[in-house]
Amino acid sequence: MPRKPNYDRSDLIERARDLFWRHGWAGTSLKDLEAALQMKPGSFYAAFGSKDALYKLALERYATDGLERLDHLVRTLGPLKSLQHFPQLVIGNDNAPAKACMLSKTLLELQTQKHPLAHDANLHLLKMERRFADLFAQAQDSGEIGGDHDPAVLARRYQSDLLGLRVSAERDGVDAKAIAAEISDSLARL
Amino acid sequence: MPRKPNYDRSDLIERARDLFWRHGWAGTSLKDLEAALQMKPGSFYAAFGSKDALYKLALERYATDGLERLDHLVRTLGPLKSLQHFPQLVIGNDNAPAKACMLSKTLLELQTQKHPLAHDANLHLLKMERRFADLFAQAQDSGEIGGDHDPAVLARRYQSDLLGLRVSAERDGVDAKAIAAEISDSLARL
DNA sequence: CCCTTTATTGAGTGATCACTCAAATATATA
DNA sequence: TATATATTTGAGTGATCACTCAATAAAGGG
Repeated sequence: MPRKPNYDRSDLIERARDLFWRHGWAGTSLKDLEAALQMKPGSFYAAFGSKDALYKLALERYATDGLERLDHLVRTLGPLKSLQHFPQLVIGNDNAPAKACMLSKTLLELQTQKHPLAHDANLHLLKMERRFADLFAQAQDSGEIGGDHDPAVLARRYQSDLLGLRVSAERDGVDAKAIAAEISDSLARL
Repeated sequence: MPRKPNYDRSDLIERARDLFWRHGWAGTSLKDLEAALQMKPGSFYAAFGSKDALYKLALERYATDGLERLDHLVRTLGPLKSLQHFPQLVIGNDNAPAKACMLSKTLLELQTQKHPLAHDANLHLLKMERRFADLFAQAQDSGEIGGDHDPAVLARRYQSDLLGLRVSAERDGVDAKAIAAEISDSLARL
């Protein structure tokens, strides 16, 4: 009986993610979203409920994609080489809406006002950090790196380095690839 | 003949800096500024011209203060020890409006829309990086660190690490002091 | 075909945005 | 004290904000 929506929900979330990623939460207006998603206000609110609800979906999509890209790397390169190559990967995509991490952009924009979306960003960052820790632990088990480091400590520092790299990659005139190479090198010395 | 303003301009810029630093460019409204500066719209625009113009002044104040805090450190600790202690210093101030760097917050919020204020933030970051490079060069001259590194490369990486540290310091449940200590330690190994 | 159910439309909501300006007020000099 | 010059006031500007809702359109089951 019912009528089907004439859009691909997953595709809409992806387009919304790119808008939010690029322009931020406050910097993306409903008008911007309506234009990018080709939806009138009524359809938009029927489909997603609110701007915040869509942002939350966009964040989840962003985080899931990031984890998947890392996992894909691991399947072909193994744990240590993946961690070494990941920095180049995240700043290398010239088609991405921004060099900086969407989770960190969300955090910096909304954490000081205790916005629920900042909490979501925190959780996604933590999940990513735990995945890094897993990979460091695997690299230790296989003897690729020394066993005298706490994987959680390595992951926390690696995550911090990645966030710094991606902020640096937004700067004018900074050779982010060189920084990525340095991060990669420091892992080889473990 | 003329009437004098009944406010301290420098104090107003400082209060505006704290608001902008904490809530960002889009997150700070004229109403917020009017409340914090105790100014009616007319006085505000007579004094500063526009929200953007005041933000620019706030950025300059932020950058100048950062350089001065570093210089003060150098006068008492010398170049290397200052670079080692600076990370702890920047995340240690619990009274600050935010842990993250205002320049990086500005960059992430406004760089993608090529806003002039993002360009200002870029310049301030570059000035800071050059100061770091000077200090690394001084540390080399005095033999505190080995001479086989390019000071500019060290400074670029150090700046990136600092930015990552300060994003990490905004996160929930992350021991930023530990990351700062690791950054400090890595300088000792040069 | 009809009917039920859902999706789409788009004008319109009150609130807030950055900002303006004419009038009132205060100050220092003549 | 009178006057020139500046500051302060605060109601008001049009634009845009996120969002609503009654009307219309479309799709599947009978």
